[in-house]
Amino acid sequence: MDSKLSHKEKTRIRILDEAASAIQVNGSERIGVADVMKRAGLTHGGFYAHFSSRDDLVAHAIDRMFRHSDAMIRGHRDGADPGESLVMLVDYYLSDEVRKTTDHVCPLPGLAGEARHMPHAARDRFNRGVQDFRTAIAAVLRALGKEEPEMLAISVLAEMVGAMALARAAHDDRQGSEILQASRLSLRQRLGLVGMQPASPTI
Amino acid sequence: MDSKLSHKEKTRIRILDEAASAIQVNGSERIGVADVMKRAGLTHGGFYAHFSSRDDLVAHAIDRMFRHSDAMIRGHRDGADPGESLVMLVDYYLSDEVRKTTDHVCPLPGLAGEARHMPHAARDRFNRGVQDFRTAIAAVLRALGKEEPEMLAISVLAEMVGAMALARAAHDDRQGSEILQASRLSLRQRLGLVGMQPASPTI
DNA sequence: TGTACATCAGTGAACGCGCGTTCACTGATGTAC
DNA sequence: TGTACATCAGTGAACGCGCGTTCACTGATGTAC
Repeated sequence: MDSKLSHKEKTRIRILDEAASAIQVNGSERIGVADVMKRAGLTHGGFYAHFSSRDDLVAHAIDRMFRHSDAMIRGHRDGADPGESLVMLVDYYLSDEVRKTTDHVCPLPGLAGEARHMPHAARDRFNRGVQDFRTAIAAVLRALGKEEPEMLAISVLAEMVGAMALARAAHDDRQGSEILQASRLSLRQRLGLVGMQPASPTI
Repeated sequence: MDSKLSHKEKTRIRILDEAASAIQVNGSERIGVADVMKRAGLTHGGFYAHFSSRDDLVAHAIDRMFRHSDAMIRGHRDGADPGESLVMLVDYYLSDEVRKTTDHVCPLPGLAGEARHMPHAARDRFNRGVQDFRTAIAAVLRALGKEEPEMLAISVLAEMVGAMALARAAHDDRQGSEILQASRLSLRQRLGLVGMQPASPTI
């Protein structure tokens, strides 16, 4: 981490990270101030020195989730050519590993349904995350020479978000895995990337 | 309604319908016993004569949402041939009308993200809803002569669920509408149904 | 047909718990002289 | 270099509100004789 940060700034980031992982596990509506502070090794009384309210925390935590997931996604998209990049992105985003982890995960699948009920700031941040991701996918599709890349990007993003949400909803581990695999293959077929091998094969 | 139902049974159904629409609007975690009873024209004290707990209500309300949406979807799938049926289904499921309404709506887009946090019975019902819908789509795809209809059905379902979730999350009405339109067109293209007109055109 | 009693859906007050928020206080670190 | 004071992150008790749940009671409808 950046050692130029003050003690208080580091504490704030620790709280945000704990909040982000709690949201990933429990949803943005089920996290509690006292619980998050306890996870960060603090007592709840000090919370309001860092955030103005619980809603404020949620908005900033969602921002942090997007930043982390952007970094992760960017790291898995650096293929030699656009096709390889896209395969890597899809295979990473829809991997069993991501399905099960709670750290640095894209908030779209877990929170799309409850975005409507979020406090205003959090919802705004959420929608910016959707637009950014969509734009990034469209850029790769354009580089691939696809027609109407903006429109196709929406379709691809929707399938990835829906597939991960349904896979996580499944109580059966095998079912969840099957949903992801089916979606990965379908995306590859419809994007004309069937022969491509991902750089880091998933099992 | 069925007039053979007793007074108490009718009351129970009224409570369930109010709970279902409240869940559609606010999510399954934000509905309250007193509020639902009030909407049904009752006081909260009588609640436990109908349901054993709040969790019990949520599970039954989600069941009811699936039943209603199944009926709606079935009603919009009766095309002359499989291709027409599929176009009708997609165009209805991803219509602006459905995006905005709260009545008799498929619970998948709104609740997929929070299924993991649901009480056990509700989550079970949710997953059964996913399987049923998937099977229904696969049947139409098989009738269309598609290869691997079960796998493709997952992909189609994931895109529909994701597109509607993202469209509802958008704060901007135009954006929400654009997401749905892009997904409808993409689905038609990739399923080879481009020329088809829906029987009940949207707008 | 009328009276007495049982059944039962629904009422509304009350309880208890969790949780967001406030606030007086503590203890450590930094600054002035 | 040492002492006095200021700053500030964090503590923990307390408050108030919302909400799920309980329960004694009411009033209407149905049944027995």
